[in-house]
Amino acid sequence: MTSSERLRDQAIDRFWETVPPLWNVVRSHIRATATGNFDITVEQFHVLRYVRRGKESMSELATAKNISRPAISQAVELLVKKGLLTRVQSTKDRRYVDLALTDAGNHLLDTVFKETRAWMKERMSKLNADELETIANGMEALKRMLE
Amino acid sequence: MTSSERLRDQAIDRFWETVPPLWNVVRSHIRATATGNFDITVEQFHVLRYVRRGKESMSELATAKNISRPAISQAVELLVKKGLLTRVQSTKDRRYVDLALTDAGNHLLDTVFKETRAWMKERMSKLNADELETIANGMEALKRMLE
DNA sequence: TAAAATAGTTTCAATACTTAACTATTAACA
DNA sequence: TGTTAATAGTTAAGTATTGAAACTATTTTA
Repeated sequence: MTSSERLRDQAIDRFWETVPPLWNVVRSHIRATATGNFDITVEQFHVLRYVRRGKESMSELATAKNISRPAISQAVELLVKKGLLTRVQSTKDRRYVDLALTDAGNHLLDTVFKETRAWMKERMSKLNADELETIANGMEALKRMLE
Repeated sequence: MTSSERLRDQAIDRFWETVPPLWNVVRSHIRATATGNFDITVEQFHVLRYVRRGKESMSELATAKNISRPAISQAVELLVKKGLLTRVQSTKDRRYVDLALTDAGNHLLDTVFKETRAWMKERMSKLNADELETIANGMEALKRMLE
């Protein structure tokens, strides 16, 4: 086994020790915030999040979230009913649907983000500057895996 | 805003840019592997994974996964029916249930892990040694957030 | 020993997700 | 240009996920 292979194995091990439990904790925090203050689930929160980040058609959303188009279609349906998203046929290509956040949707995202950010900050308060930089750099490198 | 606060904000931003999309990709890979080769969902895979890592009672599992006990109870029920887990009343304290992987369960996990590891390795092949170390260190630091 | 706490299950209702089959619209091409 | 193929999205049907509330069984506590 080469040194590079060993490093790769190590990175993968650390990934599996860290990301799933961390993601579970984040999910559960968002669940508490989003279902407590608003009538919305974690998955619905993520859909709104992607729309704000510029994923404006159903297929784009489905690809970004790595789930099927029917799944997105149904999630969006619920969010439209809740008054958090608008869904209008595109004028350029009428096969497409343009998604946009309503004021209520924007406000919800603002609130949940603010809350979640405060919570993460509090959790990160025990880390020093070096560790914070290490995290940011690690995330940068990990992101390159996705390209 | 202090320098430390800026670093914290940066770490949080990178986290949100990286982890959710990455986790979506991993989920979708596991979905393909686990539902393709075996009749099992992503969540069920994670339950098996936690049992192998030593979470042997229902409550431990629920806490580790940050979901409710009924949710775990039902997930385990399905896995027992599929012959991947055994569930026996503990002799020490009969309120508890001891969970264990069956041979089939172990084999399934081995296969899915092997496959997923190979897939991650392939994805990481574009990264150099420095980047791999950066990832491992970043994960270590992130993990300290959870303590 | 009675009351409280703990571990787990059942039931119910709402979501989340997939595959298959469908409609509507646009692109390709002979 | 008219037919076919491709693309975007929806609907339908079935299984899985999840939490709250109410329940049983067991152990601890006072």
